[in-house]
Amino acid sequence: MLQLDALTSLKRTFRRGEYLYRCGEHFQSLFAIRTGFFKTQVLHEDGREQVTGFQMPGEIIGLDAICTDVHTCDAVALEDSEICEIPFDRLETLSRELPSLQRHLHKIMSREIVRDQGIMMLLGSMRAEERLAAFLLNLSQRFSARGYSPTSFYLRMTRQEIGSYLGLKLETVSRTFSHFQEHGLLNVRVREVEIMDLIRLRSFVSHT
Amino acid sequence: MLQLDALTSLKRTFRRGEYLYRCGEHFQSLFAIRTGFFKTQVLHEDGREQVTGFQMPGEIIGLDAICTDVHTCDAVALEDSEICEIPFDRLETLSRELPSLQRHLHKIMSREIVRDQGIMMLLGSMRAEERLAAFLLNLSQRFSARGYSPTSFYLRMTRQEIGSYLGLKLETVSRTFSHFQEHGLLNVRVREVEIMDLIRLRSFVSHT
DNA sequence: CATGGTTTTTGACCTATATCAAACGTATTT
DNA sequence: AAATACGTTTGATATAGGTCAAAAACCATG
Repeated sequence: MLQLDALTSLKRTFRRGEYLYRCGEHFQSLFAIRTGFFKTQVLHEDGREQVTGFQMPGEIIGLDAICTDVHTCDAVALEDSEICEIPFDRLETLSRELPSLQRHLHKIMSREIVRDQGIMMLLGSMRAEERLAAFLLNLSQRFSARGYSPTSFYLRMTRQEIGSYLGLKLETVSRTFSHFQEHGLLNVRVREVEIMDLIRLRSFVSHT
Repeated sequence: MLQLDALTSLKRTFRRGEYLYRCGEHFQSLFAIRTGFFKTQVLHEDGREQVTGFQMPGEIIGLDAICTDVHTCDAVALEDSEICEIPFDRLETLSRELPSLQRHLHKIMSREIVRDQGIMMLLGSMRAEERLAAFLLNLSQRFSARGYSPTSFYLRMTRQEIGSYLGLKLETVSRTFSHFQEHGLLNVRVREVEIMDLIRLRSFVSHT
């Protein structure tokens, strides 16, 4: 594990709005987020954007670029952030020597595939309220896993970015927040979210 | 590469409708499709299904299960098919000795992530006509890569399965096929598709 | 701390797709 | 070959979410 540390010794900081990488750039390294918050997005030629994910500390970014050695999306800092660069060829070399590292890498890639499946499910067969509930519960769970409150957090992204991620227009996102608030499920003050009724919010997404 | 052959020596056949694996089953092997056609799907507890992909010969299935050692979706044969089983722990062992195999595995996993990004884009920000056009062009490209006609092929899946994959109802899929036919873009006779105007179909999905 | 720009909320109205329903085709079984 | 089940097409109607617009809240900057 010392060797792994050596691998990830290159650190860099990004100001809010800065690009970690852009679609089309040559791929060399994965990036581990140490602090901060990122989004990844794909841009259509006609200007439409699709946010493909929001990443927080401990998560790995850039896996999509392995297959062609070219980044297939943009990664943008949503707040001032710090990342570790992981040169991919060195990671591959090292993982040939460390089976546990190899296994770990495979699990990370597989987890990304499972995450994407979840988003397909969300975009393909959920209604607006279910999508937003699923989104908030996912954030809640990830904040919680990092030692933060599962019920009270600050949204780093705009309504338009949430909408793009969820396949909804920003107005629909805003209205759905308002509905949830009216029904006592949560309190929202713009970017500040407090979940009042986790149970009921959960029943929204998987209404058995 | 001889060693790889030894790895994939376990072959099995499946009749149409049979399950290669089911959600929740223990994961041990990846599967390479030799002949035939599969779909993968996730089922909600409330009965809604989401088709997450259609797989054809040469493609690898089961990558989602690596992260938890449990399959997270069903894989169902859409026609009589033959697959190669690839025991995953042996694949990992072998890929530690063969850097080119290691690289190949990583590229395959990454390609799956990129594929999923494309579906997110499709589900999140395209209209019905664009979705179906993108779907048909994707099939066209994949048939073509396997030496079959890019313009004339047989659909192995039902309208309902296409709809589930594209986040549309089967009636919408059917109507959109009819529209395309009325506009001279293609001829459809139920499962038999003939693309008459590839160029115009392309301009549908990436209308610059 | 005033200013200009962005983001969010809310309302009124519209449209793409869903829903419901019926007829029709196509496969499978007997 | 008839019977039955399943998949597809098409029409009429409903609705969730999109669009357009304006006001309000927020926030960065000089």
